[in-house]
Order: sequence, then structure tokens, then C-alpha cells
Amino acid sequence: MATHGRFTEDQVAAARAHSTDDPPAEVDPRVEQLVNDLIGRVADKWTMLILEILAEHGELRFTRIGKLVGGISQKMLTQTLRQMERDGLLVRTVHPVVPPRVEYRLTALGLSLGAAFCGVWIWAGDHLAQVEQARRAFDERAARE
Amino acid sequence: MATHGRFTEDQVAAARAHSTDDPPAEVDPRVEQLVNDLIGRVADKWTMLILEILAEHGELRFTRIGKLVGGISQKMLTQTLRQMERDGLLVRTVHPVVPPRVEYRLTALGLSLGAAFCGVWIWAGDHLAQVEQARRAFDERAARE
DNA sequence: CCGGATCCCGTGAGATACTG
DNA sequence: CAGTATCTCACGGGATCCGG
Repeated sequence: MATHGRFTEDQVAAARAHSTDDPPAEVDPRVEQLVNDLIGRVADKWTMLILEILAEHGELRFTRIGKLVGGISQKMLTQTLRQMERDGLLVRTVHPVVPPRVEYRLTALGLSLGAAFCGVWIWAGDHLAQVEQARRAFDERAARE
Repeated sequence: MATHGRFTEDQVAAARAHSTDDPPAEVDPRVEQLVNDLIGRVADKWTMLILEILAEHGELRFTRIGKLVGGISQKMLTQTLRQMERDGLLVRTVHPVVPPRVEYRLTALGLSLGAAFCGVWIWAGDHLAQVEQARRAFDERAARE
């Protein structure tokens, strides 16, 4: 089975296992809302991309992440990394040398999120062609008015 | 095992199964780029939320989706639904009656993406407390300068 | 030199009003 | 009811400056 080559079977299995068996039915709407908010934060383009890069490479410097992500501004890179640090997804280590050296590394929490996202990457790779075909069909129909 | 209560075991299993066994190593950087682009489109806050709502409820009207998602503007709702339709994730059915009645329903492709995202929802529910604690710790440290 | 803070500007999101 | 049109404004990108 494929785990995108970046996560172990165990990590993915852990991501899929529930720590708490859910009560029969009904979820507290307040919890529901909190989960939705968290999804809103985490389901961000740059967050997902950075998460993936760090999961793949282990520990990286600021500029390196920017290069690997591609197309991200330094501003958004800093901002996203700070937010991820605040959410406990990664740790930021500053080495007091010159030139400055700042390393970013995922925490266990960040790794678990990366494992949870793994399925989405697999999906993207597997269904890329289908999406492109759907787009062509849609655009063609739109062009015909 | 939990499947977020919205997807069957089979759907989730299908989402995790690779249709093609990847060749030993190396991925084509061009494909890599395309996958990243696709992730960027699909890893959108509103897309994920709408996908979830539709996976849960089956078929819904425009306004109903807006209510269920909560906090989305009509503009973004229209825009996101159109984009998802273009990507082949859902079908839009217009009933030529008055008042107008437009139904949205996920396609098989959309359902498979929902199943792939399932792990992220489970993660959010399971690690909500950890994230909140990390934020409090970060904010407290920041306040102490 | 690297990491990132700051400024300026354009795109894109939100709120409101309007139409078929 | 399901959008479209318009306005406004905050957020994102790019260039520049700065501290170590």
C-alpha cells in the first residue's frame, strides 16, 4: 500500500485510529464549530504544502522551504510558519550565528497531521487526469454557451 | 474504526488504495508540480467545508448549503460551487420551476475526495485540545516577550 | 549574507442591493 | 430562491530595509 512514500505505515495507521470511541451519535454543535474553525485554519494551501515539504525532508532552513514550496512570498512563508508554530505543528530553532540560521522541524502533532493529509495527496495523484478531463469538458460546454 | 460517520468503510478503503503501484522511486517533477497545483485548488477552506456538508447530506439546495457551512458569503458560495463543478467534484441540477430550485450533489470523484479528507477531520477532532493548548502556551510566551 | 519586518499596491473576499 | 452587480476594504505579493 502506498503511503505517499513519506509516512510509515504506522504513522498513517495512527492517524486513522480514533483515540476515543465516539458516543453513539450526536456531536456537540460547539465542538462541531471548533473543529470547523480548526479545519479552516489548517486547510490552507501554504500550510499543507509546507507540512508536506517538512514531512519529506525532516528539518529545513527558512530559505530552503521557500525554494521547495515554490511560488510563495517571504511574507506568507514567515506568516504561515509562525501560525504553524503557534498551533504546535512545528518547532522553530534559531542558531545565534552569523549569517543567521533558523531551522524548522515538525512536531509529533505536525507529523500526525501530515499523515492525515496523506490520503489527499494520494487522491490528487490518482485523480489528476480525471480532474483535468472534467475541466476540459466543462470549459468546452461553457464555450458553446 | 471511525470513518467520521459520513463515509463507508469501503469508500475510505478505496480512497486509500492506489490505483497504480508507483514505480520504485523518483517522481516526474512536472507531475509533482501538477499535483501541487491541484492540492492548492482543493485544499481550500470553503471547498473542504462544502465537500463535507454534501458528503453528509447527499443532495442540497444553494441556500441550504450556505446555512450549513456558516459564515460564507453568497459570492464565495457561488464561486466555490462553480469551481467544484468545473473540477468534476459535483453536479449542478437546475429545475426550471419558479421559484428556482438548484440542487448540488457530489459525483463519485467528489465522494472519493471527501473520503480522502476524512482522515483530516478525524485528526481535527482528536487533536483539537492539543492545538488549543499549544496556542495558549505560544501566546503566553509571546506576551512575556 | 540570512531571516524577517515594513511599506505600497493590486487582487480578491465580504456586505449590500438588485434581477429573472 | 438563486444568483449577478457593485462597492469597499482587508489580505496577499513584491520590493526594500534592517539586525545579527
